[in-house]
Amino acid sequence: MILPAGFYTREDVVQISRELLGKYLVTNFDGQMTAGKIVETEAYRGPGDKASHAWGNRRTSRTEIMFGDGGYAYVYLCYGVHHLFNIVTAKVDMPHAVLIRAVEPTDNVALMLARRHLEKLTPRLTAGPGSLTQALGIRTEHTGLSLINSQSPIWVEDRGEVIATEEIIASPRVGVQYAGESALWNWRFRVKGSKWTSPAK
DNA sequence: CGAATGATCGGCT
DNA sequence: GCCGATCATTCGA
Repeated sequence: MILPAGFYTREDVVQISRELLGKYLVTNFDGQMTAGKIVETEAYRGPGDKASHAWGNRRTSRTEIMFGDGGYAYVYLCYGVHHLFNIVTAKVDMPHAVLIRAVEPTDNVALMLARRHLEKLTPRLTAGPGSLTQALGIRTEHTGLSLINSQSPIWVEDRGEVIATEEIIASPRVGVQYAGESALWNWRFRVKGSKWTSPAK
């Protein structure tokens, strides 16, 4: 089933990040469906989190979507090259978000390989936030899309899998050294033993 | 293996 | 002008 609005509008973005593991991120552009199982996420908790784009309630045209209701896509360009996909959570004026860092390719792997210009199946296909967006065809122009609307080309499905608490590894987030003590919070989550996460440090 | 580097856009100082 | 929630490639040990 497609995750309902109520899944996203809850307050605890860290808990939502954990629960997203084992769910399926699905895209459907031009009648071509691709999907992968989410195996790595990071939580970004709005105003008090220096690593978040919404730190200190900073609003720009880029981050405005994070201040809306949960259940929308926030896609932004990183280093001028990579499209990073986030899911906005919580309610209006509470700018929480979950970064999807890695998925395990499951549906229409052939198209995902073609989008990445790869020949053979390798973890490089979808490991890392900039890689999975390319494999799934997600780009910055898709920011602001609803993940709940049945007409939307992007959504998240629950296919009945549950990742047990002891199967989840929590560690510090990546690439946020500048964020002071926020950088120490163990808000990066991944499925233990998965080959499909970005490389462990 | 690991370290260094280029790509190249938006938002801040 | 600088630097970032990154990745692919190159170069050297």
